[in-house]
Amino acid sequence: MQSKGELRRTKMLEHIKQSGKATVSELMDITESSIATVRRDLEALEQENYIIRTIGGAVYDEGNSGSRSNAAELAFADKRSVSKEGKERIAAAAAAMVEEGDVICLTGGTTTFLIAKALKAHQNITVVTNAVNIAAELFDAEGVQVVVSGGVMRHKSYELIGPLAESVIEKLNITKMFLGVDGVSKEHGFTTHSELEARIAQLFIARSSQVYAVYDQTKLHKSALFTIIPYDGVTGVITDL
Amino acid sequence: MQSKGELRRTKMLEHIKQSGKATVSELMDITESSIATVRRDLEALEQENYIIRTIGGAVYDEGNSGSRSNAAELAFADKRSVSKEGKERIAAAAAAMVEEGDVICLTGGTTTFLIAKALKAHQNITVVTNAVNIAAELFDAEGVQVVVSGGVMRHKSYELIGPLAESVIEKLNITKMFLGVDGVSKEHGFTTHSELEARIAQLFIARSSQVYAVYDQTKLHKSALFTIIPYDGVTGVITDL
DNA sequence: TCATAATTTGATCGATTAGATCAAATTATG
DNA sequence: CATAATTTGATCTAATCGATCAAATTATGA
Repeated sequence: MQSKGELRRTKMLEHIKQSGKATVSELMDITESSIATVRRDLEALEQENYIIRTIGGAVYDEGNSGSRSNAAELAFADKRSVSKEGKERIAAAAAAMVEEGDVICLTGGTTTFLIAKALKAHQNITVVTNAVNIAAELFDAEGVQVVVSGGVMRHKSYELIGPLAESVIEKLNITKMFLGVDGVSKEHGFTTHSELEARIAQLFIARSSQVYAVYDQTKLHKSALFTIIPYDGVTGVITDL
Repeated sequence: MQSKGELRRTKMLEHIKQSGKATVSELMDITESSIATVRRDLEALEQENYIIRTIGGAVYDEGNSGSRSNAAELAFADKRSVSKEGKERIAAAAAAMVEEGDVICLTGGTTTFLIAKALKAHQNITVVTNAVNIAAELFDAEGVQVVVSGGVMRHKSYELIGPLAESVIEKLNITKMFLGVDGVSKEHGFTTHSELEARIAQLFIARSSQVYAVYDQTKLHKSALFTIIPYDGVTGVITDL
């Protein structure tokens, strides 16, 4: 069944879709609710990529129905209503562990991408990554030196792999690594679907003083094909509840 | 001729179009102007239906490519589409030169970015680049293998530079290179503002069988500080008019 | 070339909007 | 029906926006 809140958000979305846009006060009238509720609903709808919030309201986001031109977001466009809040809390927690002078390593993935966003305001740190979308996201972060491993890009994952990447990684010294994974289990440890990505991750791990696995609850008690590192091989984990 | 303000707005629009969105502070950095000017420019661009202003910035408005309304807008729209058409014609011409099996090199820049877009439909080619935005753009081009030089990213230009990049480039063999430049003159050859980018470009050139300089007319008869290669050092040039 | 007018820019102000917090109200659950 | 969890709305603070005006820049014509 559809809850009261969902009903209200559906109503809002219908209106925004029909008119192309809507103001906050319009939506307050239509739904007969307070400004705070409308704002919360708009925030939720924006999170799920249905709308784009504007200054006094919102517009309908057409780009998301078919193909989106913005490459950086395309990978995540389909993941509507995936538990983003959890991931953002994880990202915030990871970012809070980063200190001035740190050399951070971020492998590819949605969670690590959010960590990168959370690190944009940091000063005097270095971020090493093999994911081009993470690098692109940090292009205007003045306080963050961005180092990219070279390599061949895996289609639709943004991750650089192969011997070129490996030869670069060997030269780096990393203080803290945040490892994104596809599966977590006591038995198989931290796992991923791609053998080549597993290999790159292992090389990064070998160059890192501390390694923290980051994952949300949807990954727990699952195993992907390739083990990156055993369960007790990491310095710690960062996850939600 | 294009006024200073128009130039700035074009620059903003290109950035917003490439990234899909932009924050006000990002645009302040890029254009090196005050928050008031950025807001005025965004207001103008929104009036002309190029963008939609959001809370701290703007997103590109895809919906409106077709119809525009009043005459004042048309003047600006025409200018833009002319200069842009020029770059797109250059990009199309470059893409037409690419054959199956080629290993293409693209340095950073707006024109080379457009070449990358034009290459997305190609089959069985390799694109080597030191620009992370070009790599990100090709993330879903199935027929294109993407190789990224590693290195340290220059803020606000997406280009990877430094010893790491150099050590990777040394290992590559490129059939055709498309060289984006900041200035072209008989006397100083092909030039760029950044010494480090010039150096990277020279290394790519050393590994390329053919080198084509790509530039639009705004670059002609100008010289930037650092010469990449003399005027007669390239295989050919691709330009408009 | 120079003086003047027109335009553009950037700083500062108040106004508006957004975000965070918390108690009250509502809804779900056993 | 009692309790816990969630949602809602009010209040406050912070961020962003829009308007104004003086300074700087650019265009214009003698």
